[in-house]
Amino acid sequence: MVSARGLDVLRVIVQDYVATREPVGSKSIVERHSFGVSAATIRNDMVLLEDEELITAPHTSSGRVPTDKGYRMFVDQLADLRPLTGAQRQAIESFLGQADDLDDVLARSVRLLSQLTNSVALVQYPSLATARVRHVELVPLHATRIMTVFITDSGRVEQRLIDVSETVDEAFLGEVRAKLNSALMGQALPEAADRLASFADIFPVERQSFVAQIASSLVEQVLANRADKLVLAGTANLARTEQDFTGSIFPVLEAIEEQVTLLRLFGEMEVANGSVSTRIGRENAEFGLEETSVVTGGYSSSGGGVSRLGVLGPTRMDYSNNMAAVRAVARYLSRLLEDN
Amino acid sequence: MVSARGLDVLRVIVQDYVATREPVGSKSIVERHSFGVSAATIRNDMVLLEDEELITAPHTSSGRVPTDKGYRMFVDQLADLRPLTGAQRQAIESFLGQADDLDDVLARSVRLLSQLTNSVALVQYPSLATARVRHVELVPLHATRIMTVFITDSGRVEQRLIDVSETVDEAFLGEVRAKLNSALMGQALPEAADRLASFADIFPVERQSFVAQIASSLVEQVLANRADKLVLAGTANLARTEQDFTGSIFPVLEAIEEQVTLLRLFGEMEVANGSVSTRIGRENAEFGLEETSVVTGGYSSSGGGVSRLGVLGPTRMDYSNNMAAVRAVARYLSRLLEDN
DNA sequence: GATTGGCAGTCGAACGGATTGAGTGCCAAT
DNA sequence: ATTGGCACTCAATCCGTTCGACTGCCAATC
Repeated sequence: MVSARGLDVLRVIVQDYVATREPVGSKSIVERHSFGVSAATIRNDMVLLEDEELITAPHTSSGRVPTDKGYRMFVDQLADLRPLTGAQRQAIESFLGQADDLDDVLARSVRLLSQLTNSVALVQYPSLATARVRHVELVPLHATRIMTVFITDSGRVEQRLIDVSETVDEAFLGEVRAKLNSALMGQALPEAADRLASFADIFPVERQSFVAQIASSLVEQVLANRADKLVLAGTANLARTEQDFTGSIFPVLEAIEEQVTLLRLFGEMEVANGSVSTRIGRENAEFGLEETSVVTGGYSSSGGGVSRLGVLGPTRMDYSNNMAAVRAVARYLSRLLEDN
Repeated sequence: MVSARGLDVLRVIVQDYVATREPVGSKSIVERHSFGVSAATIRNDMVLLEDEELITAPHTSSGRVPTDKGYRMFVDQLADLRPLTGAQRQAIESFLGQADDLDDVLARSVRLLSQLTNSVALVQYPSLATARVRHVELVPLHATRIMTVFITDSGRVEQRLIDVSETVDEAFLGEVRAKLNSALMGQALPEAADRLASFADIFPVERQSFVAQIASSLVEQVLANRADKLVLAGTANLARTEQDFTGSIFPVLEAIEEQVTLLRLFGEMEVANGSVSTRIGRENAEFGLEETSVVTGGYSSSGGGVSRLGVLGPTRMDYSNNMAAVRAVARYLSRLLEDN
């Protein structure tokens, strides 16, 4: 149905509309691009594109605008993932290179990504699901209060407070610490939880209740922290593209604050390491984000798991640029975190 | 100049304008409130208020709107800090009560505060400036990589990676850990930094370079982390009050993302523990926030330092409610964190 | 001296009609 | 398949009118 030139027309409609935020008409197409045919011919092509529901006219006498389906076609077949400019690459290098710990790396990544894309950027913390236990630390704080610190090989550190029912014996706590570490070191988290369940058994009966309190709290900690954390940046960019949303940007901001929503969204997008995937407009309807698109990529960390990062913005976004930026940052991040 | 009734008029103008977002006229005042005088009399009072620049008329034939100065007067003299409702108190109790660690307490506080006020809420992490060292942990990760974990008595945990120039000897690392802890335990952070400067001296010469690497990294960590962290929530509420800003909310969102700005702003507001203070409209001009007001309160944590929390919203905000909410959450937070 | 009712004047908001212009759809010709 | 021409549609814009809320002022009154 739709000719090769028809697809070219779709491409420039997407590009021009993204650039100008204005419905694009047949005349402006022949002016701005050299198709070598007249406006009337373009119009004929546009009728076909409209039949396929790839573009639509906001009102009778107006230019065309891509539909969600049109964007989808553009992303799948027409977008050229233009490589980043040298300046951009250098920005990534120099900006991420200075980071010192995991928090810092992720904070810098997300800011960078939001700057490169003028959108809201999201970075998920390295997944704990496949992480392994590196170290467990028990720190006595008060007579009956202990802080447990939990370190994974993905570089993540989690702490928690426990109130125990009896006075802490520091020497004995040292023994528990040593045994905990030898039991858990190198275990994946689900296995670690298993081992913790029966951990108290190896201690003398009179100590078991004390140890069990520590162990059960650690189990909770291990399991609870599977819920992944998210950092975000560039929320202000939403306000700049406000006109792209029919109503207010309020529901969008709301959905963004609800990190659980975003994590579910991330979870539904499959991302081979190094590639990017995209969700467009109403494809996100279940999350209350029917007017936004999300570009997601995966990065891997030393734990071996793949976590996600991406950008979120109005459906009318610069997909080429954003996909390239997400891919570049994801790759750089993988390189940085796999070294650990 | 301005009579007692004049101040009452100012109060209802502030209240009605905050409630309706519409300039309030003399007639609607006599309708909605029982002043026992006619509209003409109110008009006379309003002329005086306008002479004092406490209110202003957006255009000739329209009701009056409070000026920044009017809000200031309202906050300083007219606002009644209505205590929270029972339901609200209970919400605080039950919502904050479930928290398990410091991160969680602060995350819950800030969400709660944003819900109570329908504004952007900010909570500063307990200040490290007056915190004391509770524990230092050294964790060997690879042959030449160590993770340092740094725990303060305010419940804060910071980690960092160090690459060292020689292979790590675990037994020796244990010795360093023990000596570090006995040297630093209970020290305030500046003193801890001092002690670290000469810490390597107590080791045999051939070990000193190794220990010095650890010590100097720890010093950096101690000093760098003085820069305080902020958590925030309720950004979406800004979008809801968009009409209160002359242009777009973009610059406001931008300023909010720039946490350094907010920390400076917090820093300039003095807050006795348990009281609240307010900055209104153009008083925040230096931060690019001339159309917003900030209500701040202080809370204290076991470290003994006072940190801040607060809400930020359009100048047209419900000061009575917001001040009460900030105070309530600050008090509750103090109670919760002083226990540790 | 404070308060009041009355009244003219002002100005934004809302409404309606006319005009403009970008863009389409269709058709007959190439 | 492509093109030029042409009638048609419809949002956006401008302009004039009306409507209504409110003020400011003044003379009368308590």
